Amino acid sequence: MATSVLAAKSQSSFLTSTAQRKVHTPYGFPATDDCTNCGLRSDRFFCSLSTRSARNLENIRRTSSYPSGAILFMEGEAARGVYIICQGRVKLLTTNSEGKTLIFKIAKPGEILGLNATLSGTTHEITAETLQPAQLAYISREDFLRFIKDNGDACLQVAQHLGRDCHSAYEVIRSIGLSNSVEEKLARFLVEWSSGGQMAGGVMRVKLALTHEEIAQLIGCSRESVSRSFSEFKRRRIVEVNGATLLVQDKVALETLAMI
Amino acid sequence: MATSVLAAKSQSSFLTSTAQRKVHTPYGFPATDDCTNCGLRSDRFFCSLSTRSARNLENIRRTSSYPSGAILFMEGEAARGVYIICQGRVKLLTTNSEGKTLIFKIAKPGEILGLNATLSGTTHEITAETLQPAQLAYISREDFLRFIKDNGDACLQVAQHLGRDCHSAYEVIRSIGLSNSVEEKLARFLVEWSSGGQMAGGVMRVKLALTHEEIAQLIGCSRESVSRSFSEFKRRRIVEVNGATLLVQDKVALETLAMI
DNA sequence: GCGGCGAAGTGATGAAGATCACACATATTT
DNA sequence: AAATATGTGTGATCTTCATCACTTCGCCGC
Repeated sequence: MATSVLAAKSQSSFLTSTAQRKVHTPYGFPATDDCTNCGLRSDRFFCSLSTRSARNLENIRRTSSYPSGAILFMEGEAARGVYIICQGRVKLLTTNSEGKTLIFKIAKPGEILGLNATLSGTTHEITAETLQPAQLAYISREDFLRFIKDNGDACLQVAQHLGRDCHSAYEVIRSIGLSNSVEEKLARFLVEWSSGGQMAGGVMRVKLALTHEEIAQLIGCSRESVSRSFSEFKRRRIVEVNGATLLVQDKVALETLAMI
Repeated sequence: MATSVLAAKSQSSFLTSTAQRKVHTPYGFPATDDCTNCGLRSDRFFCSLSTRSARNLENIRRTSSYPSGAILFMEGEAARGVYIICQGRVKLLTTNSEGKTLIFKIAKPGEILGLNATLSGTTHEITAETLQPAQLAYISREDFLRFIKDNGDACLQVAQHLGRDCHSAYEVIRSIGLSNSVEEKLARFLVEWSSGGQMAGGVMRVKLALTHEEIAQLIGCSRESVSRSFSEFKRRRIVEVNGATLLVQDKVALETLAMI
């Protein structure tokens, strides 16, 4: 089985710091950051499974490490299996014939990738590329299909997961289809991204760790427009950016801009 | 159980003609048009079920008729259950605070509506409104959840269906997020819409039955832009419109415009 | 046949944002 | 430290569309 690991791009430097302690690793699944209560983090596929299903899954998964910028699968490729993110973030994107790309979402630990195509036996409709050095559990299509047929609760979890994928796709559509300006889209993105960040002294602090180019591809505009909108936000003391850290100084103003 | 039937708008006149013969109605599910081979029409939920599951589903569904323009459920409402389309078309849409609306898709017979919210127990993320007089089977959330727990094959069908929903959402994102012009989006829409139409004498003929306003909401532009692009296409002898009928005269040119 | 109404066509105008073209600023490599 | 990428900030244009403001069309009821 050849897992394509291509184009190891320049390494990012933010895979360290606080969120690194291992919290919950049943049956060898490595997991980082705040999975202190898996019952609440329903987007973590593995943690929502019954003990029996989890053990069965453990037997068919194979974990490997990937460098930053590795392509897990590409749009148009036949689905060989699914990937569960243990560590790191993965961007899910699509590209048109002119090379313009659009990022659907940044997938986080606990999420399954390639579920849809694997389930339906079609080609991947999206491309998955690691944003950071990542650790992923791979399960072949054959094994995975047998697994969900034999484990009723897993099938339901799969359905739930697909539902969430759907939901996030609808959010993207709303964002790029119904907003009136780049500032609105950027504000919306920042509100969404900073939800769950650290609040300190009236200022929200959160890791951004995305280039303007990537943000542009997430909200559907040009790189320059992101730069300009950021400049405007900074000028109006709504946000501040220090390296990979975003500081939301005026959450209310940001939400107003986002029309929330 | 109160099923909200609101705003019966002006009746459309195209629920007649050829596609009306009943072809395949197991256990009382009415179905129209070309469901001659349900094994191939995998988007028809009911037809893909096992005999046992189908019979069980039959016991919990309740079929009713709706006028054109009826709202089945609205964005933000708690999900009470799912609807399976037996006859007619239903538009799935979302609206922003200024009243600008965007149509995700036009659902056809065989599709399930409200699946995601019903499954996850959340509020509906979209609004469903009949485009024509329609016949729908309703299944309460309680019954539906019990049904898919007890019928393993149904659960898998549900997952498949959600996968298709996801897929179509991704298509919308690609269309409105990656295209460069209104003409491209309209061309793409027309190519998609006319796939499966009747070919006769080098000309594709298909029912359009949508206003320019609705098309605008489907491809994310203004009503006037749709009119203008249509005018341009007609001028260049690429398409022709006679009432609710679309004639694609130059499929190749249309596909070129659509960048396919 | 006439009035009314929703839908469709079309011109004029303005604004938003893409694109191009750089300068500058940080990283990374050697 | 020099060299080379890679990312960011900003001005100047240029296009595309949205928007406004009509007219015209087609259909339905009376």
